[in-house]
Amino acid sequence: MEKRDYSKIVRELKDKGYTLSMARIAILRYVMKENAHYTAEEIYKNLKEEYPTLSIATVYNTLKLLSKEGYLQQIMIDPNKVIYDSTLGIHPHFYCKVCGKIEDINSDIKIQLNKEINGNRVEEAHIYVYGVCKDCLKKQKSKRESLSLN
Amino acid sequence: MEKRDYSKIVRELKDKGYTLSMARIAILRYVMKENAHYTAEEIYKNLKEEYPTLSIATVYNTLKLLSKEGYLQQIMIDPNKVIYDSTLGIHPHFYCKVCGKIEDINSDIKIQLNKEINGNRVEEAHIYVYGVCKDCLKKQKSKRESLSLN
DNA sequence: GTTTATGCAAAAGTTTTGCAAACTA
DNA sequence: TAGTTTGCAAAACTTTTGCATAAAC
Repeated sequence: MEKRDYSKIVRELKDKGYTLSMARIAILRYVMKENAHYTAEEIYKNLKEEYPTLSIATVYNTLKLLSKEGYLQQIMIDPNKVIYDSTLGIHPHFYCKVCGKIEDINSDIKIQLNKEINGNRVEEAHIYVYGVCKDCLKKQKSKRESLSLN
Repeated sequence: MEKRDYSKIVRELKDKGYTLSMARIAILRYVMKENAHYTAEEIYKNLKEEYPTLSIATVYNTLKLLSKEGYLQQIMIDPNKVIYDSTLGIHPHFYCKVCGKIEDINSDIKIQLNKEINGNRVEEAHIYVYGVCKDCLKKQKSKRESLSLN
């Protein structure tokens, strides 16, 4: 699991004319971790410990900026909550209905995406797969077994 | 464009022990139209005219019930808004970034869905395609043309 | 020194909840 | 009549906004 090169992103954002404030860099570093899937609230809570002056508005502003500039994708797998993912490109996401965990999927689902569908111009696509994750299946199984023993 | 057979659903819900109230039937009828993609708010506003005593809480309760029982699917293509779709089965949805319109897609995207991915049990999947719809493309085109004439 | 971003607090918007009253079977 | 569901109003949550202050370049 390699570390993401956010210094390149910092350079690019600078070139685009953005001010690289403390808050933005902190959020960028936090969010660029491999396989990270965070809500704005999670990012805020975690960074608030280290940067007590941080405000939730800044978190939302920065996440919007990073999404707009193509460094994050917004995952709308969970109603009423946007989750941010720094792994780019069309890749399916798995959502556990039991524990809410999100996982990137890299295989088994193949998608052919045309630039045009029914006369509409296609720009991006998201695939969301719902079910029960490995860990929750294990828990359910051991629960069933202990019940059948009694 | 055929009309949906909601009387069958009414029968099934009765068999499952649900009370078939006026409100539930009205919402069911409203939502079962072909190619309908409604938010709770839209359903509420439209039915409120005919049934002034209807409350938004009942709309949410009923939509949740119908989703749980498998008669509706929740489309989370738009952040902060759940859209309900009575067309079942895995079918991709197209979302126009310009006008917000949602369209069912029945072709061009093929999906192979396994019952198991990375050890996780798969139960359902959603495919969301984002872009600019036919109508908005047309508007943009005519706008560009009229500008280049001046 | 000028411009841009931040933080705060309030607002906006969607969805949920608790409970008495109304309705369904 | 017993058991559910409804409607209301308030609460809970997420996200956005406006504006004075602070930070970045």
